[in-house]
Amino acid sequence: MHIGQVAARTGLSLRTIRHYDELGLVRPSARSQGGFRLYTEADVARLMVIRRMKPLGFTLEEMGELLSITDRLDNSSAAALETAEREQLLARLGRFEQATRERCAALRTQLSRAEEFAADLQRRAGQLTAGTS
Amino acid sequence: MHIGQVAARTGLSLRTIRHYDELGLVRPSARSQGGFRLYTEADVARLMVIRRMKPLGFTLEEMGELLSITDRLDNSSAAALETAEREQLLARLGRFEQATRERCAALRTQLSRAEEFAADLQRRAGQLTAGTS
DNA sequence: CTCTACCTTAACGTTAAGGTAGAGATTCGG
DNA sequence: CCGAATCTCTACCTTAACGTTAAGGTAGAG
Repeated sequence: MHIGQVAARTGLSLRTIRHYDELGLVRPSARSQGGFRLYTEADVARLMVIRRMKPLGFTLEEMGELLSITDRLDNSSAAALETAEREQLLARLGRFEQATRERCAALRTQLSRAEEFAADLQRRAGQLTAGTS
Repeated sequence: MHIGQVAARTGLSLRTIRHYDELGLVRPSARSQGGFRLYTEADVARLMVIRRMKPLGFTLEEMGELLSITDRLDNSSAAALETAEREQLLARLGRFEQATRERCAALRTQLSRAEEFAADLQRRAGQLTAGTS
């Protein structure tokens, strides 16, 4: 799949997708002979992970780290992974999980503050408009 | 009030507060003879407005615009404000109100996506840990 | 005084992304 | 098979909103 269609499906801009490639965050699985980026469904799935994580305020570097952790846990056959490394990966995954929960909570407070602000604004606008009569 | 206390009360960094001063977004009401920024309660209130708006993704410029609109609507005596200008200000305020509602909605979808992501992560971590036994 | 905590400006760095230009690749109608 | 219309490429420039570091000035307690 070409980059344009990936952009349409993920809601990310072409520029952003190229940026993620440059950083090594989500590399296209292949290139056409002419040099066009070619993405697979799995690549799109990785982009969607990023899209969902982003509101939580993780840096691109952190998201790349998480992707590489899950890649290694999923794609290595269980036997091929030394116990020590597996433990370490699971520990890091756990820290991500905790951070995610914390940031979700932070996002909820932000949202409620924002809604409070929206309500204030609406009330004030209403008052001022009413005063016009 | 000095900048440090303002930072403590608003939860903004010193750098951020100075940045807002540099941009003319929230100017300290005075300076000490030695040059320290001196903030009033009203200044802090302005900073809190920004703090609440920020999660909605408004630019600092837009927030400055909103602050100046409400300032003019509040601080000018009703008579001193020409009807035409007042109309214009109210119209702009209305656009802000609409944008705020839209962005609140967007924030809610982002939050739900993030929570979905958090749930996924938790489920996957649980599975992997269980496999360890 | 002098010490300490707090404050100042100035300048450069960072992160994440958008803009632009000019060249090359693909594709589609004829 | 060919030319036009799209699409994509790389490379570089720009922006927003701060963070960081350096080098120092200030307020007030002792």
